[in-house]
Amino acid sequence: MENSRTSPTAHELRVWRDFLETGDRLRSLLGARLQAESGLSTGDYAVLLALSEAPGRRLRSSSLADVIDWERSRLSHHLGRMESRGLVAREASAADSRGAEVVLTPLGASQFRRASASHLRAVQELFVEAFASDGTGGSLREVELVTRSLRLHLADG
Amino acid sequence: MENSRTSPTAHELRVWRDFLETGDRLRSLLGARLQAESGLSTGDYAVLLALSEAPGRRLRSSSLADVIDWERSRLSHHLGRMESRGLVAREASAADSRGAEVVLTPLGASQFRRASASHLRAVQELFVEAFASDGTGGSLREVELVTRSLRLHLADG
DNA sequence: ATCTCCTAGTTGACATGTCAATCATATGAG
DNA sequence: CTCATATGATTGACATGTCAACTAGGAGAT
Repeated sequence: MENSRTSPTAHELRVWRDFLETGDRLRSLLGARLQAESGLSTGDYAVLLALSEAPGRRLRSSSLADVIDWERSRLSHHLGRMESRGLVAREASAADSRGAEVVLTPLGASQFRRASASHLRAVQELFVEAFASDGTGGSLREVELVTRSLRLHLADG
Repeated sequence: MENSRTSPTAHELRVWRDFLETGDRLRSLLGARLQAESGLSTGDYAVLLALSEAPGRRLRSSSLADVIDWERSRLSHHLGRMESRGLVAREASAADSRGAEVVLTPLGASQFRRASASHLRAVQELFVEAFASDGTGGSLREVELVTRSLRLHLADG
């Protein structure tokens, strides 16, 4: 079998563009709903989610950056904005006086809880239910397979 | 069958998060490559692609916005930046003097051709080849099914 | 201690995205 | 024709993201 072409075929390219556009559309719908129903951006949500799952609802700034896979400067800017809205607070680290600990404030926690309920509903409606129908389209199992192939492929290359 | 839950199960949520993260990762890798190999952002690429596929390599500004699904103000800002780099030009429309036509410049066309070759290679390597392997993971056919389910689901809801 | 190098985090400049307001030009009702 | 309104596009203010430079504090060698 001679394969390993250097460019996609027209069909592969169409699949790619559809995949890309559909993903964009899904993100944008979910983001808009989140914003409308809770006043939080998807960035805010990612930060609050990571903090709310962390022991003590606090994380070192760089661990937080690792967890949500953001550049540190991006996180720093974003935390500044969130801090000014009272969603998180920054405290000096006891262990390493260079470090900062990011703490979820009560306000942040309560906003996150409200947002979370509505966001999970939206994920259910817009994502999960897309695969719940009859047998004509893809199933959640197929989403898993596709995602896994991609994830593994990107891990090394 | 009682279904129609209001929130995803833990498993569905994991599938969703993986799907989201993997998509982000793929976009970010492709974008970084494009930038490194051609000096164009993915936004630049979308604009140049739409123009290069248009008859006469020109489009009314609002048609262009429709084609690439951008807000008009976003497009306007972006065209300003691209114009100052000499990639596109804006001309008054003959038919409607409110309108502007966006034209691909020779420089824009040549940059796009160079970028396109390398970008297609990247799509092949990072996306298509993820599904070319043995039978353990997802195939391109499954990507199509999954995408189609999502696209149809998002179209009405 | 002091030197060098490493790590944590912030900052500033600038690119990009969104939203609401604006401007100029159509377009249709009278 | 003239007015009210709709449309095409730009603008300005501001949120967000990236990159490179910077500050400050550890950690190891001598």
